[in-house]
This record gives sequence, structure tokens and C-alpha cells, in this order.
Amino acid sequence: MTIVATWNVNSIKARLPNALEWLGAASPDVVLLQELKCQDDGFPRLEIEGLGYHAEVLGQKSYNGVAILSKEPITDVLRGLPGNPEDEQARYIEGTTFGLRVASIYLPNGNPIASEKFPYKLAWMDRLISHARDLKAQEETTVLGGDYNVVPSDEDVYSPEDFADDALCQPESRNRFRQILNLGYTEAYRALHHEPNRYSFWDYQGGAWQKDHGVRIDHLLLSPQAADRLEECDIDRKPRGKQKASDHTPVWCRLRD
DNA sequence: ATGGTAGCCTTGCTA
Repeated sequence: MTIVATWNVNSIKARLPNALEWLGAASPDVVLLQELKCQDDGFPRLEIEGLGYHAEVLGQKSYNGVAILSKEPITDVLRGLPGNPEDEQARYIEGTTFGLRVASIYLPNGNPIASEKFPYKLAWMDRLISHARDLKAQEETTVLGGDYNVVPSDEDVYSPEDFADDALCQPESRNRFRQILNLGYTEAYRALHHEPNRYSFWDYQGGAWQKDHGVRIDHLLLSPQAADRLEECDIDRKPRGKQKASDHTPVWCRLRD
């Protein structure tokens, strides 16, 4: 079996003690990281390799940054989402490991919706749809994981009213997310769990964690070949309760052999 | 009441 996890760490340097603790305890085979907030040469490679992980990184100063960690070598790495050579934001990395094609995705937030950030998000999602279509045609065992910055339905947010004008809940965002699913991808958590109000992100502000005021925006999307092997999927809330926590917590799935 | 927190570096911007 293979465990694949996704985690927006909100700075890998600030999160290093927490990240090392969680990697050591949960011991996932493959980890998709987002919001590294560092350049390639600032990535704490030695510490992470010390836990037995290979690492492929697409860094960026201050913002964004994504990586794939794996206990096996990672080959055929693709850095950057195809479709716009002028887009320099480090939000996508893809590679092959454990016989899986995996991607770490940090989808643009898109707020505020009246700004240029929202059309950038939608255009980025259109590129992701197109690339996900190409990947689907490869008929590989594929896991597209990451911070999608999309709340799939009103059951995935503590207060739909408060998020009515938020880019994470806009019909245009949700529609594009569904377009990926409609290509034939399975959202792993929702395939196995049907309770509403299970979250992967809680804002730092206003005591959101203590009040369980969260949103579910971190997702693992599985190609049919991967979905056929889906055995378990869950949200690991423990890291969010630690000191110096990321505002996101890991989501993982287990694929049978 | 437009606050509150966290992380980075641009002591404002992003989330």
C-alpha cells in the first residue's frame, strides 16, 4: 500500500520542527507540500532527507512554492503548470514515484473577487483542467493533490453566508473544480466520508481553530486507476493543534497494492 | 467597529 498526503505548510522554514515531527510520526510514503515560501536553495533538504525522503522542489521567494517528498526516487519531474510560459508563480510540480504520477498543486486564492486575482485564478484553473485532461488520457495511476483554494460545496464551510463573496466559494471556482471531477477524477475524502463540516484549514484570526470555523480546501483527486485502489482517506487534525501550527492540516489517502 | 494573526521582506502584501 502507498500513503499519499498533501499539506500546505505556510512556510517550510517556520514549520520545520512541526513538519519533521509529523513526517516522522505519520510516515507517509509521498507528501505534496505547498506554500514553502522559500527559494530552492533555502529548502531544508538535509533535514528532510535525514528522515529518508527524496525531495523535488519548485521554490519562490516569499510566496508560493511547492514540493514533492517521497521515500522512493522521483522521476520525470515537471515544474510549472503548462499553458502559460509567462506565469512565474511557483504553484505546480509533478513527478513519478511509487508507480504513481503525482502533482503538488497550490491553486491561486483569488481574493478579492473584484481584483485581477480572481480572473487569474479562473484562468489558472482552466489550464489545470486542460492538463488534467491530458494526464487522464495517459491512463496512469495519478494523484492530483494540494491546496485547491476551492470549497466544493456549502457543506465544506462553517458559514456559507460569510463566504458568499469569497473566491473560494464562487460558482465559477466550484464549476471549474467540478469540471476536473467530470473528467473522471475522484475526490478521495468525499468518496469515503459524507459528514458535513470537516475542514482542512482554519484561519489564524479570531480563534477560528478553537471555534472550528474552517473550510475544506485541501483535496486529493484520483484518476480512475488510483480511485480503484482507494482504501482510506482522512484529515489529520493533530498538526493544526500544535504550537507554531500551519493554518492548514494534512490530508492523506491510502492506496492498496 | 473594516479590527483580528502569521510569515515573508516589499515594514506592505498575501493569505
